[in-house]
Amino acid sequence: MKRDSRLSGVLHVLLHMAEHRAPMTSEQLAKAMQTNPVVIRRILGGLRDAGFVHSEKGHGGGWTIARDLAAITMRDVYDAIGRPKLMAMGNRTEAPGCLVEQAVNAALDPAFRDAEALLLARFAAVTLAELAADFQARMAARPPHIKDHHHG
Amino acid sequence: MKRDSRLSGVLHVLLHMAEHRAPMTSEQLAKAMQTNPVVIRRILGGLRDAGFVHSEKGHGGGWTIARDLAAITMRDVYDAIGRPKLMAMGNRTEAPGCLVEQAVNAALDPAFRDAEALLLARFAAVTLAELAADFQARMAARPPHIKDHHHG
DNA sequence: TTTCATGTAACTTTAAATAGTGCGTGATGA
DNA sequence: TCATCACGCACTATTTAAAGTTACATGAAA
Repeated sequence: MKRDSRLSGVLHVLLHMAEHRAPMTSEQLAKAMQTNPVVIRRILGGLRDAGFVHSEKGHGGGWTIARDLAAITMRDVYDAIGRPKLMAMGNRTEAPGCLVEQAVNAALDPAFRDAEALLLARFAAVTLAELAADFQARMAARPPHIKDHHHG
Repeated sequence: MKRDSRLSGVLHVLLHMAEHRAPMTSEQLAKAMQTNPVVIRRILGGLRDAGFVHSEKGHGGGWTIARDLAAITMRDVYDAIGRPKLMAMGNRTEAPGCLVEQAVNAALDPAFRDAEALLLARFAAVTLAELAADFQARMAARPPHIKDHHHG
């Protein structure tokens, strides 16, 4: 299994956009994330459709955040990127005819459902504004001669 | 990402063994699970090392359960198969230098940790004896003219 | 009208789980 | 003894989904 890092990735991108108070191009964001511009456009596509970010073509174009950061939760972002799977395990077969399988699924399913519900509730409890504030705090805690937060 | 179904699978196998009160060969179990005998041996290997099942070579050999079903929890089984990943998502990078990434990870990590803890607690609360009882209840609830629970 | 930037589709690459093959080892029993 | 059975293990192959890449169309700005 390759681990899905879209949620982590898009949150990262959004915070970078929030720092940079002007439109950022896919290329700039891709450089910061060490990935490909198309990956950025894909990942931000869902957020555009959901109205969280805005994109502009042509000169001076790029991506901007379309809402107050305090009005966007991690849950919103998760939903906007298409609610990817949260759990790494699943049932061997859905809708099994085998009664043994049914008994196993009946034991596992509610546990997974509750864990997912917990996770989503946690996501809903954190806004991007809080993430940005945490980032600012980390900046402030840094040795004073370091002036920026660029990547290697 | 391919979804891990080892836990579901091994629970299934164990219940089948519990039903059948004589050694079952990898081949028999593989037929019931519609998979390959080697897959069964692999999946049961960890449980043998943990002392939950016993394997015997040669004529009349095969797999047997080595403990009281009431003394084995789903958590024990999860541990015995090597504690596979529970969460389908991860951080883009561990140990990031980027402060933005650090802020994102700091928000996501505790949520994932808590969800995993919840899941493991749920696993620990269910014994194989309970699963077997649930299976028996399902058998009893079936139309009476159906005499076995074999697979297609 | 040239340049820049997104939008999107198609394709390739990569990582991880799962499946399968072949052969070695040990136990049974004729 | 020796043929057969069943597990043990190393190795390879397949499959699936994410991530990356290429190519080109569209539309905005200079």
